[in-house]
Amino acid sequence: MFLSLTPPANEIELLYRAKKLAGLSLGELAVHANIVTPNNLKRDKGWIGLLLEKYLGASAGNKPEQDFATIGIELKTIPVDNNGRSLETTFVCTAPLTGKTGITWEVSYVRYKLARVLWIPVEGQREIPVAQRHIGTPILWSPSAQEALQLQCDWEELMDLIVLGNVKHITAKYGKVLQLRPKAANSLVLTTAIGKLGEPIRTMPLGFYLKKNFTNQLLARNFY
DNA sequence: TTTTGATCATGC
DNA sequence: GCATGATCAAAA
Repeated sequence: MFLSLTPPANEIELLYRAKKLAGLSLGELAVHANIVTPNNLKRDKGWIGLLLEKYLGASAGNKPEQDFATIGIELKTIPVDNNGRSLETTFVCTAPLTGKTGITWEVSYVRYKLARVLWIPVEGQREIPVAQRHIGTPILWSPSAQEALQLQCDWEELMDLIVLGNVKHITAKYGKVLQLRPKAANSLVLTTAIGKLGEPIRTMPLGFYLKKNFTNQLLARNFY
């Protein structure tokens, strides 16, 4: 039932597949895909994303590419409340902490990932059992001129911190719509970054996340 | 209640 | 270790 084993040929087909899933519950999808629905997402944080990938025919895997690379589209599921507002920030990609002196927004991975995104809202309130959470109407989105400018502005500020050796001072408070936060198995994980004197240092891996005010805007803008 | 920092699973 | 998929939960 609606399972797609091959990648969509174009974005029309992808959107068509996604629209067919709107209104269905995660439990129904899991049953038909022969997958067990977890009681909560504590130990299955990416479960919804992987389930939807399976239904839409994503290229899948852990390759550093868009989910639908051939048609240039990234898939993002986003947990929302009953007013359609996002409950969580959205992970974009890990942040490069070395070797990026001189990199520009135009060729950045954040821009590439967010160039075209299929957003699929899913009920995310913890009071609702995972199996009973419903899938919402998909939104095929590209940043507006204003959104692109907001992203670029934050990205440049954050990359400056990294490139100029201030990675140790980074907190989630930097950035208006984009932020840097830890992205690792736990707080003991270390990776290499650039120190104040340009020397290699060990620090926590970071990822770029879209703040809720940003995703809320795009969800609201496309609600009608 | 909201935000920031921490964490979980999986594949190679 | 780093990429994929994110949400949890302590702190503010």
